[in-house]
Amino acid sequence: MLKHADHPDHPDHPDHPDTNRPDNEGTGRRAGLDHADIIEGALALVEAGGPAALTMRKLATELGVSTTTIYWHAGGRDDIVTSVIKLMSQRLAHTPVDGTLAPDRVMSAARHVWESALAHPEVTSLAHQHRSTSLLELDLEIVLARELAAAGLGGESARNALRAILISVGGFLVLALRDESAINDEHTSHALWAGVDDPGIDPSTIESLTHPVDLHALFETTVRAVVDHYVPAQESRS
Amino acid sequence: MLKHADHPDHPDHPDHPDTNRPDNEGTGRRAGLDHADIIEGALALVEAGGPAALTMRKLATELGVSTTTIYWHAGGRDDIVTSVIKLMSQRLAHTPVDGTLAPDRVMSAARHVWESALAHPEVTSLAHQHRSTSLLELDLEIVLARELAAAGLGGESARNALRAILISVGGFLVLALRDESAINDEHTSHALWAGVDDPGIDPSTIESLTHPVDLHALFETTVRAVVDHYVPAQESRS
DNA sequence: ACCTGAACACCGTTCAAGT
DNA sequence: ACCTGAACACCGTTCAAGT
Repeated sequence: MLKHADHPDHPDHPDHPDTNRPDNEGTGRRAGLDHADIIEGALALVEAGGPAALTMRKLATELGVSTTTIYWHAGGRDDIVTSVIKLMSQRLAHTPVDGTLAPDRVMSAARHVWESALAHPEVTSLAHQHRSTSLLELDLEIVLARELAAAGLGGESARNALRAILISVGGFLVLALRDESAINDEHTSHALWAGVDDPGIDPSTIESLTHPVDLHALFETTVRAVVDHYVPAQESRS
Repeated sequence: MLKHADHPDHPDHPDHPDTNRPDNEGTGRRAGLDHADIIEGALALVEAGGPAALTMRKLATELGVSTTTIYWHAGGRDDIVTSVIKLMSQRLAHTPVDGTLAPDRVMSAARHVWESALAHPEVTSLAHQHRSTSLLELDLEIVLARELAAAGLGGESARNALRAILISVGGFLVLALRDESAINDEHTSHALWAGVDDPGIDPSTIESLTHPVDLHALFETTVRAVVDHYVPAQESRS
């Protein structure tokens, strides 16, 4: 599938992106383009204009290079997207978890996933479209798993707790990112409820549903409910 | 493929699609194409090949018509997508809610959202891409709201419960639909965990995380936890 | 080893023109 | 009122060819 021959470097995950530029004056190189440069440029495009702005041609002109050069260095759009996500993944700050009780610490880890995604909405959308959110979040997932382990969960019960929590966070992210790009949306849920008239629902409730929710507050109580359901309340080590 | 006729304007929202057929033999018409025919054809394309298969040109050749005819009758791709979602929305069966206790009935309504989405994964994906899931689900949302009202919730507390439940269901749907089209995905969460080695997590837990979850079982317990957190446990009126 | 231009097979959308 | 072909401005990707 990937057929840009034998390229010596071209690493799968650039562990620390090379920012130093080895000077290649006098060699056959013309543009002196690096894999890392391309991914950085791609990331810039995404952060500036969303996933749709990441175009082979835009990226090429941005870098002052022809489209096909991109293919040689970094593969097709799919490969580039994967690399962008990996790059962002390692840039996600590993803020330490806080709290002393196990559920507090697990909640804190879950909040890290939520907040780091909100800090980079465009890349998160890109990852979501590319079906590789967990590639973006893996390090945060590991932090969460550690807290679950410290809380005394293991094996299947740890797995179920982890997945349930991440799925809940994911649900909130979908909505948060949808509202982010809400210039056009006239069929959001609260907009649609404005046209509802149902005898089984009292008017004050319908009125309430007409307004958007405070997502952050709802996140706290809902994800907390999920955490409390899966994580026993005794104290945690560490 | 039914040939309908005389659709004077192309309405923005066909509230109930005209199925009656005024005959127009002898007019200048060639194809006798109807708005409803187009939307039906679009729906067929989506269900057969997913959201990406819904293409103006494919739809046109499918209907034996030129691309521009589609525009005349039904507008651009965006309008067609909206119409497809509205069509599917009214086709979603209103299975009656069961259970006698309030949380059971609310849970049953939530399950309807989940199951009717799973029954039409491609259209659900389309709605999700188009950021109009709630357009697809509105009737099911109303059913859920009725049960919350019957459970004694109103105003903001009803709204919070409704949103929290729908967000949780949405999180599960994202994952379920992602796994649906999992021919390529080598960076799903459980695939990525195969490469993790962390001293803070015991090996049996990591091993567990290597395998996919039983989403249906996890749905039941997790959404139930959310429902129980928001819905008081006293009995509900019918 | 690195980079290019041209070309292919697609998109959505518009518009002058036909009947 | 209805339908068409041609054209525009985009896509991702491939490939022979240059240095």
